[in-house]
Amino acid sequence: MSQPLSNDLLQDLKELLYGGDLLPGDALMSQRKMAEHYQVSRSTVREAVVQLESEGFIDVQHGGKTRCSNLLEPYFDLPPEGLGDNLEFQLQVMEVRAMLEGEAAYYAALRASDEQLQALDREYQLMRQRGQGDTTLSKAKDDLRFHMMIAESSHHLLIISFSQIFYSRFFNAIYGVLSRTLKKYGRYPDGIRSQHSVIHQTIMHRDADAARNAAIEHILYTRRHLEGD
Amino acid sequence: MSQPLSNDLLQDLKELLYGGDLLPGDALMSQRKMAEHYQVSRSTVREAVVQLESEGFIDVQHGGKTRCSNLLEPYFDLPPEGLGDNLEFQLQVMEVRAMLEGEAAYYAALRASDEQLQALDREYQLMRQRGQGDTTLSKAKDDLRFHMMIAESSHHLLIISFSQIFYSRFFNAIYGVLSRTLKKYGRYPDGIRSQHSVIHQTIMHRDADAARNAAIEHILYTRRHLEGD
DNA sequence: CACTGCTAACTGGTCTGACCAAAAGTATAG
DNA sequence: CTATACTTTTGGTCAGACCAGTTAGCAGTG
Repeated sequence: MSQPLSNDLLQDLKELLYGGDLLPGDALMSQRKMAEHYQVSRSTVREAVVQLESEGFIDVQHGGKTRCSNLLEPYFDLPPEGLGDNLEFQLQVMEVRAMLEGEAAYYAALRASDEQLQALDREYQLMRQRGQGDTTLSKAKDDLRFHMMIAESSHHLLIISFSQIFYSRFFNAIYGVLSRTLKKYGRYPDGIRSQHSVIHQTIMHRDADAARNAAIEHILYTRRHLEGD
Repeated sequence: MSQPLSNDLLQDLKELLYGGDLLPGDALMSQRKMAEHYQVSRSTVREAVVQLESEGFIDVQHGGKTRCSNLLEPYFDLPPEGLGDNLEFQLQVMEVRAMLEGEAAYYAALRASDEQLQALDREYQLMRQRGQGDTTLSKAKDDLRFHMMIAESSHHLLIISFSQIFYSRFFNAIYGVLSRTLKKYGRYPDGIRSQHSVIHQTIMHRDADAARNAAIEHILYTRRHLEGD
C-alpha cells in the first residue's frame, strides 16, 4: 500500500505536468522549494526529479532552472525548411492545423481556467482592434498567438507539445498560406473575422463540440481559398 | 564535457547489466558497498539506482536485496514502467490517437492506392484469424501495425510522420492501455473486432467521413473502458 | 534432529545540513 | 546603453544519522 515517498511525489509531479498547468518551457519550483512545499527532504525530491528527467518530462540544467520539456521536441531535429512555399505541403499543413486546432478548441472549452478564458478574451479584443494597416507578418503572428493560447488552455500536455512544435517548425508554411491568400484576393477573406468571433464565443460558453467545429471550419475555409490555382 | 557523476555511474552499472556478468535474479552490491567501490556518496548511488529501477533494469525491494531483473518480463505480464502506467496520461494518449487515426482513416479512404487497399485487406484478414491465444504484446503490435498501415495509406506526409513518431514514442502507454483493459475485463471488449471491421469496410468503400467516424469511435470506445477505476 | 522464535546484522528509504559549481540576476563602471 | 564584476539562486555532491523492512544466525524447545 504505502509506496515510497519519492514515488508519491513522482506521481504528484506527473499529474502537474499532465494537467497542462505547466506548459513546455515553463519552469518548475526549485528543488528546495519543492522539498518545503511537499514536506519532504531534498534527497527525496531529487530522486523524483531524476526519474522525471530520465523519462523525458523535464529538462534540468545545473545552475539553471528546471523546465517542463516538450515531449515531441527530440523527434523534430531536422525542420523541413524550404517547403514553406510548396502548395501541396501548405494544403497538408492546413489539414493538420484543422485537426489540431479543432481538438485544442474542444479541450480548451472543457478545461480552460477562468483566468485563461479572461486572457483569451483580452487577446481576442486586441486582435479585433488591430487588423488594418499591419504587415502580413504581424497578422500571421497574431493569428498564431491566438491559436496557441487556445492550445495552452486545453490542459492537454500532448496537444500543447504538438502545437508548439508545429507552429514553430512550420511557421514558414503557415505564413506562406497567408501571403498567398493575400496576393490572390488583395485582402483577408471576409469570413476570417467572424470565424474568429465564433471560436471565441463558443469557447467562452464552454461549448466544446461547437468550438471544435468552429475551429475546423475556420481552417478549412482558409484552406479552400488556396485550391484551384 | 564532464557529465554529472550519477550519470557516469549509471552508465557503468548498465554496462555491468548488459555485459551479462549479472544474470536476471542475481543480487547487486548493496548501495553502501557501491558507494565505497565507486568512491561516490550513497546519495549519488541512489540517484543512479532509482533511474535503473524506473527503466526496468533492476528490482529493488525495501530491506531486501536489489536484483537484476529479467528485461523481457515487463513485456509479457507486468504493467509497463515509466511512461505507460499513469492513467491520466493514457487517457491523453488515447485522445490524441482518436484525433490522429480519424484523420488518417479519412485521407486513407480518399487517397489510398488500390495496392494499398489490397494490402490493408490482407492485413485485416490476418488480424481476424489471430486474436486468440496470443500475448498481450503481440496483440498490441498487431493493432498498431493495422493502424499504421492506414496512416501510410493516407498519402499525407505530416500525418504519416507524426503517426510514426507517436506510435514509437508512446508505445508503452498504448500497450499500458491494452494491458490495463485486459486486467479489468479479462479479455478484449466485444466492440473491438466489429469496430475494426467497420473501419476496414468504410476505407474499402472509400467512404472518408464514415471511416473517420469509425476510427474515432473505435479509440474513444477503448478510452471509455479506462475511465471509472 | 527438526522446528520455532527471538535477536542482531544486514538491506533500502528518508532526513539534515553542509559545501561546490554553474547559471541567473543585479549593481556598478565605462 | 553596454559591458563587467559581484551576489544570489539553482542544481550536484557529500557526510553521517536514523527509520523500516528483510534476512540470517542462534538459542531454546519439542
